[in-house]
Amino acid sequence: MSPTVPEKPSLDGLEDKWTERWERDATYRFDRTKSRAEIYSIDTPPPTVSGSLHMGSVFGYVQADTIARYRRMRGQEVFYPMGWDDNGLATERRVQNYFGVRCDPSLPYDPAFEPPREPPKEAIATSRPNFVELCERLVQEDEKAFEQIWRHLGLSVDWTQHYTTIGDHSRRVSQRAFLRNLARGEAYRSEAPTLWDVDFQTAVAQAELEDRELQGAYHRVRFDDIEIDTTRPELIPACVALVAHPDDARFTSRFGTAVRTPLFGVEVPVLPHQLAEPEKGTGIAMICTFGDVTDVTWWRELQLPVRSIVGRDGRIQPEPPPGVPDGDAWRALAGSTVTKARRTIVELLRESGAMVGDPRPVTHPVKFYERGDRRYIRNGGREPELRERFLAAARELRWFPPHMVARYDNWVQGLTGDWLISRQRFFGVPFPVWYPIGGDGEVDHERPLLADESRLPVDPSSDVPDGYTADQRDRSGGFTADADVMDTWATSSLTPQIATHWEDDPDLFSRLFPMDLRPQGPEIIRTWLFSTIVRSEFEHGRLPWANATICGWVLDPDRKKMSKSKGNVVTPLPLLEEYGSDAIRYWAASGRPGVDTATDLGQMKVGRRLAIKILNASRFVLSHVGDGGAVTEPLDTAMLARLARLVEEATTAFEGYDYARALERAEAFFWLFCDDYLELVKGRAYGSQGDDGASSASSALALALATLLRLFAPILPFVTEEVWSWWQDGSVHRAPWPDAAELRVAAGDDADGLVLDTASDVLAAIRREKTSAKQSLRAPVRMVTVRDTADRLAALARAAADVREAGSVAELACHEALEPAVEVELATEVA
RNA sequence: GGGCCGUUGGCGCAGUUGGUAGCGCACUUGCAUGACGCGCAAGGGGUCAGAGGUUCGAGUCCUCUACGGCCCA
Repeated sequence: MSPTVPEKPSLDGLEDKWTERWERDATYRFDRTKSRAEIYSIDTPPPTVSGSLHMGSVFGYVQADTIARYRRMRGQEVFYPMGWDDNGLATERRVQNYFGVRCDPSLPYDPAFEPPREPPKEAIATSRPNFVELCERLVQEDEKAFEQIWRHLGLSVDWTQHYTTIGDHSRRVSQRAFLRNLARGEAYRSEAPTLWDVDFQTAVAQAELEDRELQGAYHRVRFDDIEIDTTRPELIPACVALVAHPDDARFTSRFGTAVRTPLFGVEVPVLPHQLAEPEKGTGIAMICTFGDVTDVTWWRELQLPVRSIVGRDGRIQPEPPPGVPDGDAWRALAGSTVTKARRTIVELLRESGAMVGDPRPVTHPVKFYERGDRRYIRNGGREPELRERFLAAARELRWFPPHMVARYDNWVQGLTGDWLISRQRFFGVPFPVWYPIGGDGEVDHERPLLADESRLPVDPSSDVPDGYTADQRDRSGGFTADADVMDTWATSSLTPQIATHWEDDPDLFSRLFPMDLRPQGPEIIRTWLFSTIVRSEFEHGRLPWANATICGWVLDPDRKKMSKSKGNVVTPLPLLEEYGSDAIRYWAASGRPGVDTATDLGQMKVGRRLAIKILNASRFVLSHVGDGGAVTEPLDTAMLARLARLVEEATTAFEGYDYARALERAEAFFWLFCDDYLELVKGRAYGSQGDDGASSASSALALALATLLRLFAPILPFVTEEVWSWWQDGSVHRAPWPDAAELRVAAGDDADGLVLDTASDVLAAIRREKTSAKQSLRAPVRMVTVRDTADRLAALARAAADVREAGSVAELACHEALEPAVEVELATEVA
């Protein structure tokens, strides 16, 4: 077909034009009739839709998209769904702030409830069903906005395959997988100290912990004659022992004796344990139930009593724990927040003389523990054999880059307990479980009533267990619902099963699972990647995917980690507006796999420039489309030989998930192609050397452009599609990936890349001379004398006419020599 | 304290089996050429974090140290 090239090509508007067109043509639609061998399936991270996108998301998703696009061009049928992770705490937090409400589960459902237009100062209490409705409403708005951005970015997702982690389908998969874990003994109930989030009133898992360094202070406090340093003096009434290292000579004589706590006078033993750090503080620490993870270890291993003082609301309980007198000191603390209690107790300690000196500031991690009846999924944290199985599984996975497996190993080896999946929250997947209530009104937790798989998903707070009626809820002889919901990861860990419609569509599942690729960020190796392997190993006895790519962090322009508290978060929308999607993608794809990358506006500018250059170079090439004759001129075949090598390099790079190398190589070639080859061939393409020369040039140019556009297509989908549409049918994104062998055939057997290299070298020398003489590049040259080896001179001779024309050279003389040199004599003397 | 990664011109980065240091941005100086001034050409600028080792030869391999990042304790 004859090309239709715009007079003044532009990047503006390409995003809207092509996203609309791709949607209309179903360019990225997955064809489920293909066989497993023909399919490439991707388990994309479902982004958390609470809040706004940041550059980190753009970065990782673009990198994964380049792989999807490459695979599609290789002829594979790409399954590339998108999910939204709307389930969980993040959404609740956002709903509370956005609407100004808080959930009170004791309230009845109000069908007419509407939140005020402006969030009020004092949060409005709403029933759980109302609260969940607000969550769903907000999440739907967020998801629409997110999808718009992803489309604008050019992610080649099949949007008909999208899912949400709170939707019916995900809830069914999640509840079914849980029931199977339960049946096989992989999930269980247990009562033990758990991490507790005071702000959100829920238990949390080890994987959710962040060691956020908080400002605190060491307070030196006297227990009889022993001084200890503590950052949490308010926990003194919760103290159950003092502990020092067994080898610490300062305290060996005190082991087995007892001291009394200040203010409360409770007798506590002095005990040895190897986890006590002699260098920390005074070398001897107080053990409280529970201040941190070490307290839990000490409490368990030294078999200490529980003396907890902080309630689930984060306040000191009204009544003192066993063994602590209900005296003035206690009454001064009871009911106050932990922070206020700390101030109070410091005052009291000062008055009593038990406080030594002033508090010394220190930063330290803060955690809080609570005791409760919870559900767990085994993860190897307590069973060495199971742990070994999960470690071995990860070794079977192909990691890109490979060293990322170390982060997984570190985490799994450091697990201290099983995975806690109970959450005392509202917007989540409920456990499909009820408990019978005996005639005595006691709930029987030992004989849970489980939902049948055929009924899933169920909500035990409104659905009724088999064999019961609704009016038996919460009655003697009746039943009661399990009030907890699952950890959001308990559902997110099943994205391979959710996306591939495990059990709901066995035919589809068999074509997609195990999946080919899991692309994700490094920060969720311990949560998402690990828990997904756990669930898949339990359910299917195999890995959920064959490959995992881990992208790097995005840093701010000063190479600092972006965080909301620092206020240095860069949002993508203004950048997408300013530079265009291809430019942003270029930046993301220049970040090498797994390498942390700065938000570099310069790199985006470069990307935009590359896209513009593609438009303009294409315009030139397409103005010379000829009769499709054979490529015969040595310069043209040389270029095609070099191009064939480029295709091989780019293909090898993409096969190894190295989109960045593929881009770098294609880009380097492209600039050479524009600066040297296009200049060398220009005159001949215009017909200066006759029809045959022009025909060879136009065929080579067309072949090169068709190849280069396809090499750039995975990275720069918009500009390549635009140019493709000027002269080709169909989408470049469904075009076959370039074939090096075909290019070699077109180049012919005697193609010699050296012809292009030597011609470029001489042209560069000519340009250098003209520039240093401050003359136009068009200035005529009287004579160029080239000294070089015989084979290089022979190569140059084959492109002599092109070199002379490109450099406006009257005479080109060649002499064999050991020392290569190029002498340029301008026609006009230097002024 | 442990693990992983990084340290190459002012800035951002390449450098695949060891063989005379590259790219882009920025900077300087030029250039209206029939794809492109959102362009083109050229130029200056680095003892490759430091020390030691292996080697004919190390940015590249080994050891240690320093600094930075991430994760864990």
